[in-house]
Amino acid sequence: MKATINDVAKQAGVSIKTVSRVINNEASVRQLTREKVQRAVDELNYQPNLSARNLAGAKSYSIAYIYDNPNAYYIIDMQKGILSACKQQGFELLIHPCDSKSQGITEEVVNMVKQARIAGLILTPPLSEMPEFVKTLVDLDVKVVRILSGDVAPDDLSPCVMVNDRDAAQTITQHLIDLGHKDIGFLAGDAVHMSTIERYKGYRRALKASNIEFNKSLVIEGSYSFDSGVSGAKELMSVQTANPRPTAIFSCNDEIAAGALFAARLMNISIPEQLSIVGFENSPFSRQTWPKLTTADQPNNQIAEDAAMLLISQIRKQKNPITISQYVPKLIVRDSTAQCEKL
Amino acid sequence: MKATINDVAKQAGVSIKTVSRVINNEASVRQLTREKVQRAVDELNYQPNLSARNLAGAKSYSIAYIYDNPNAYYIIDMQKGILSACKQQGFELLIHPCDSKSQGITEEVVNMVKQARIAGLILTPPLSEMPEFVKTLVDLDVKVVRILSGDVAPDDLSPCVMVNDRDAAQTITQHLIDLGHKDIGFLAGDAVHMSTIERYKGYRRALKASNIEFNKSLVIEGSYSFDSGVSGAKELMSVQTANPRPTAIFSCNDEIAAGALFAARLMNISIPEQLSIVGFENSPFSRQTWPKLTTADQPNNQIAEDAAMLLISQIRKQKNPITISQYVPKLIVRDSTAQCEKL
DNA sequence: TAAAAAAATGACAGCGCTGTCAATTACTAA
DNA sequence: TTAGTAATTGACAGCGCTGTCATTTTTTTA
Repeated sequence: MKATINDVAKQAGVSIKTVSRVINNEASVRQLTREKVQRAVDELNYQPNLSARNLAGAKSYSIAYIYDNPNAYYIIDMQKGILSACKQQGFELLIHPCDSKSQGITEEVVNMVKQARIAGLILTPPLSEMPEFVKTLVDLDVKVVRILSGDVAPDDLSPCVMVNDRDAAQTITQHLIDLGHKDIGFLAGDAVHMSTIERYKGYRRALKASNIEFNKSLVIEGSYSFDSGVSGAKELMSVQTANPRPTAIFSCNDEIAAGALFAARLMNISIPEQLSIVGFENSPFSRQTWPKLTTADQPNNQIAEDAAMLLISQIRKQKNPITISQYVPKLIVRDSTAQCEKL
Repeated sequence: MKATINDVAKQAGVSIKTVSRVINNEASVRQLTREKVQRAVDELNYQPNLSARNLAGAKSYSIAYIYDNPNAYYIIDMQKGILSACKQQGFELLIHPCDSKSQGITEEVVNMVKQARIAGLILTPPLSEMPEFVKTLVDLDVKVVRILSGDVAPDDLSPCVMVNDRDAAQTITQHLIDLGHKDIGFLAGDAVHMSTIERYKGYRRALKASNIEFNKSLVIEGSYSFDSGVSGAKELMSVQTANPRPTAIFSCNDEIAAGALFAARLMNISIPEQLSIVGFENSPFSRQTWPKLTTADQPNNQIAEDAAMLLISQIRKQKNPITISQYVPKLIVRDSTAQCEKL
């Protein structure tokens, strides 16, 4: 049978309240007592019952990960990272896929939070980029941690984990420039996404840093999809529209890049000889294209764990330190980029 | 504030026990009383507190999805389906990624089940294909539902949802045969996976049904990976080894097929003109290859929901009906297959 | 119509924990 | 040493629900 707090108390020769104090790391317990209890906890392999805790206390030990993102790899990575923080900290994770564009999304989440007595939420784009949604939640006294694209938090509503897409995009673009490319196309993701904006800024900054004149006709609006990559690349590579014809393409994610690869294939353009293409994300299928994609990798697992830890520590202490944590995706060079052959 | 069972009882003018009976759908409540209570429940938008239920009752309202599968798309789909059943039935879902090959996996899961008072588990391959693991769990009186490849359950340990890969593989192979292919290579997944075995059987059956002689040199052992697809296809297409050189390749999943595509590209074999390739799974990237893959699609969402419902109904009644549910993946024809050009 | 049986309902304890507040102990200063 | 203060510790109620068992109401039977 599973050990309860009573068993531990008996074994340690103290009251259950003292055990409770020890396992919750409260002050006002003598070192000696603490050790005694800790020993009993270890011997009995005691783990507090989450249901009882949730029921008895004002506190909650559940956090939720709310997401709306078509990228399964990303979600799975996030989940794993969050889970690992939860396990360490004795929290429980609820997952909640949803549709960020639906009318009742705020209400849906608010309901869920009340329903399940959720202490905090982890939000990833696009949900983390919806200020009013976040504000409603924060006003309700739900702790929130957002994962966002950028280098500084947009507000002080919640702690954030920032992913510096801008610097990463600059690095990738620089990689292209180092290879001798000057006419670099840009295939944008959804314009409303911060990540698109940030990656665009990085691209511009790299051009500027190398004194390459920016050419607006090389920037194609689109969305984070394969099809968008196909049509965008077609537009970029057809002689009549873009001028000059780019020798390299920066795609806002791997999916777009895969689409660009597809288009190149259609148009009989060989990669990377006639055209270099880079992606962004390092999703598994960036290794399964022909040729394999040069891309930027971000440590999603770690980002997620970091976010969860931030959330839990925020839940623990009442105060609300607007902590920020920053990551910069790293360039991974594979086979879709090569020296520019144009003179 | 959230309504509790007390509020409902007061509103309906009955005792809390009667409310409890109604929400648990127990017998021995008069129709009239039941309606009265139901009305109060609706008016107050009452939802029972899971923590309290878990704490008070012998029953548990948590199920867990344990998985070890590199395929993120699959996992996400499963989660979504299970979640939808849980929501309907007032259950809670815990997710638990794990490593099926680790020594302590059984103990880890047993621990978790006891820890979190989990009523039931949903298992997908490869975990669902580990008989001893499943047996240990079932002996512990944990309800289990397995999702398996095949048409009949291998034993009566638990209800199963069967995915008939064999019939699907036969259909796909038949598609190739209908296109005039006779020399059809087979790129296997991990030999220990039931799905590989079943797909292989379907392949053989289709050949037999069309009186095409089976040629062992066209079957390449491998694993469910891109690299395995690359090397397998190379072996199949290099003149010296395989004889005759196949005009079509059946890949055990999309990832292998993507690898085969990659190899074809390396060897300057054009798809589908010189070689038809089919995948299996209909994972999103089967739409992002060049050319897009002909494959088999399975309704994972529905399979998962079905499995969760099966599990929950099993938890509800004490008896253990070894129900079986069957699905057959459907052929999706895209651009990687074409008429055989060889005379 | 009354007694017996069956069905419906309720009172109350208790699941394992935390919060409150009172009691005890250790420590300080005079 | 001794009151006075601070640091520890414990007793106990109660979170929202279910299980047990007693009580009340309804139905059946003689």
